[in-house]
Amino acid sequence: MTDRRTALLDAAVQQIAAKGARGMRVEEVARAAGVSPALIYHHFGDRATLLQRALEHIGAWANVYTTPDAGTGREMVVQLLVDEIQDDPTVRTNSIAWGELRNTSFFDEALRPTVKELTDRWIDDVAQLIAQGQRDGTVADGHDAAALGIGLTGIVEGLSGRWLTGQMTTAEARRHVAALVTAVLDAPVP
Amino acid sequence: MTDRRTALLDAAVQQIAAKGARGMRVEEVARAAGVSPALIYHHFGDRATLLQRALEHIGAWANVYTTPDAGTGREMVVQLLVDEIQDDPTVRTNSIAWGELRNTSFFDEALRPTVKELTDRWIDDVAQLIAQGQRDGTVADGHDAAALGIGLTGIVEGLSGRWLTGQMTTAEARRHVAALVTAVLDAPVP
DNA sequence: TGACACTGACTGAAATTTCAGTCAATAGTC
DNA sequence: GACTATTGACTGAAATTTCAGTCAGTGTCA
Repeated sequence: MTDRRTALLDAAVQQIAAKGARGMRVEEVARAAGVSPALIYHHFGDRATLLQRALEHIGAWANVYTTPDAGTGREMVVQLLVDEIQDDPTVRTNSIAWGELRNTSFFDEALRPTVKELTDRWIDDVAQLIAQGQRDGTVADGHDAAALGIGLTGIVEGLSGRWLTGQMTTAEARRHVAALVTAVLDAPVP
Repeated sequence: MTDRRTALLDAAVQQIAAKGARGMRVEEVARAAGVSPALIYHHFGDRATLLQRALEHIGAWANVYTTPDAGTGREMVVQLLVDEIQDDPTVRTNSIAWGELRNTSFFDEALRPTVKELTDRWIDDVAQLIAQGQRDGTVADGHDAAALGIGLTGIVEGLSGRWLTGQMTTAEARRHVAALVTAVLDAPVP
């Protein structure tokens, strides 16, 4: 991928985070990247493709906030999930853009496969760490790692929404996520 | 508020649920209400105001699916939360509209008070039921009812997003919510 | 010289917004 | 209890704005 294309995608993500996926204007993206609108058509063909690529571009960034590679499985799960919520502007921007794209896919079925793929990857990361926790004895064996992956990431998405709407501070949101994740992991196996 | 205005707002909410806030077209709203587009301008001045009023109007629809009034506190909490996810078209419509409202408030601060007020009401309903559960002995005393209200409703919002994007079926979503809520309620108190 | 990145000027369609004017109901006046 | 004045709901048609998308052409570099 050329520099230009990446710059355009960065600009698109910024616009999405600022105005929403539907609010993204190709002219605005072009202006933000300092190029002409026509260039976007040259590179991406149409607006829908730009949107799609921007979504995938978020995926390329997502979940790399932390590379937890030390500690028990449980510690890494908690850290990975809690770190989805941070004051860092990049994390915030991506989080908004991601929420927006997820939401837009309520109405635009074309986006769903990509949303699903990225979600599944995240769920899988979490499930892997849970399995690791089960191996190192920090997560109870009886738990269904896959189901927990779905549930715990869902929790983060829910709380993340509260955070982004200003209903809770970063610290509060992180605390709630940590508490809920811990509670679920510590709950008696079904 | 006159009948007409209410009818227009109802039509707008329906459109929002069907096409998203950005996808709401004043001509469509007018058509759905059986009036001319110009009437909308007569009543609301411009599209932005209509949108604003319609989003505020969503509150008039929300959270009236179930009035659990029988059973233990715990049973009622679980039922209230699980019933946010149902195949019933009204429930689905409301859920989408609510998601739109929340999401739109990422970008429009003016909506945040409305979002917060409605969320707080819901959280409070849940907290009340948890407190009741603590009185009737079905929820451990050590839990912080207010914090649990925030957490459990957050869980539902997160899973609800997965459901609305078609990432899981109604049955799966309900099962996940039930499992997570139960797990959190059954977890050892902090 | 050929392929590619890139631009400015433009188009067409869709959507919002304006506006002049109709109609029915209500209130005030003699 | 007819008569006008006033108001608010409402419409049809047209003006305006907003955008995605196109195209012919320029620069550049290998």
